[in-house]
Amino acid sequence: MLGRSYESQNCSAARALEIVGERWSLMIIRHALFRGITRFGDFQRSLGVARNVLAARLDLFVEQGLMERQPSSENSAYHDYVLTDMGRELQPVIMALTHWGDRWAAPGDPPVVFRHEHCDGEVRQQTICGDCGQHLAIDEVKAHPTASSMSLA
Amino acid sequence: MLGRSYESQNCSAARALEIVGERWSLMIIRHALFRGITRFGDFQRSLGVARNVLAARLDLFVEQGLMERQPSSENSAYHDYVLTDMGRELQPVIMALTHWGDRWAAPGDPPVVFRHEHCDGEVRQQTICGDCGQHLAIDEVKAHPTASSMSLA
DNA sequence: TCCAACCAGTTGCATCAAACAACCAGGCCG
DNA sequence: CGGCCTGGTTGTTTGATGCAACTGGTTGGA
Repeated sequence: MLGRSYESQNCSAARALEIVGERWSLMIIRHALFRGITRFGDFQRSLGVARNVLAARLDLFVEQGLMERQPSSENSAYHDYVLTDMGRELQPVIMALTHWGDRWAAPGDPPVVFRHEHCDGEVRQQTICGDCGQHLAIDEVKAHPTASSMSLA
Repeated sequence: MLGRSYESQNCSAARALEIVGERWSLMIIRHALFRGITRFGDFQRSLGVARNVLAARLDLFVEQGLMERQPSSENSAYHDYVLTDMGRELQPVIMALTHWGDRWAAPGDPPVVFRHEHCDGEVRQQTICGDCGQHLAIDEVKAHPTASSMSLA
């Protein structure tokens, strides 16, 4: 029996990847978040994703609570796939991935820049200590297992 | 001919996913970053990943510059897979994924908490406007295509 | 020096995921 | 009412993943 989850891993990143780690998942969320796409056909056209895969992903997103299926308008037979809070809160993940990609995977002018809606300033993500407020470099961050992670090997 | 990249997508998230989007990739990086694992066998045991997949991922990471293969010690035939800056800078992606997972995919006590090494404060990620310095909510961030994204459909 | 245990892969096969093209049923609008 | 649209589904092919066994080399102790 093939494993398709990360069930031996006791970390929330593994749990997250079980939901959004499959091919096209984050791209679909990205298009919903930043291009406002909600319709099946629009996702299909703008992403070039296979219809059976798109249908399966959207089903999973609805089932897991990242999206809701809503009628496109009153009495419409068609529906929109609308992000919930759970889905919208993937924004920092997509932004982090995009910033990394800007620097390392697609250097040169970035195709897309994230901006503050009201003043057009460029958006930054910062890693901060919650106690002393200091900006943290990569080497200053450590992962501490908590009590709840000790119950597994 | 089947497509296996996101080549129709002109965004850096797609480029990034072409490197780190395959199964186990981010988990391997996570173990390298936060558990300090460098040896093939240690990755294999702690992740439970298939050896052929692990070998393929590590090869790709070295080839793409995320890791370097270095002798484990002087005159050793074995080697360490050591993260480069390119690999280390995936930390914000993994932290964002883990924070999302803490809240939405594995609620309850998080198995791992990220802390500031020196003062043990909990690490936070913030989305800030580079101009006015304001903390930004999800709806205040917009993705703006740049000139370089207009050259494609 | 030899041998057991270790290391880092590789191989062949089975299973599953993704992609494709064709198709289907229902909705919509002129 | 018919043509075009929507949102899928289906069967097939191709590629990815996982498994167990295997290979060749390394290491260290007897």
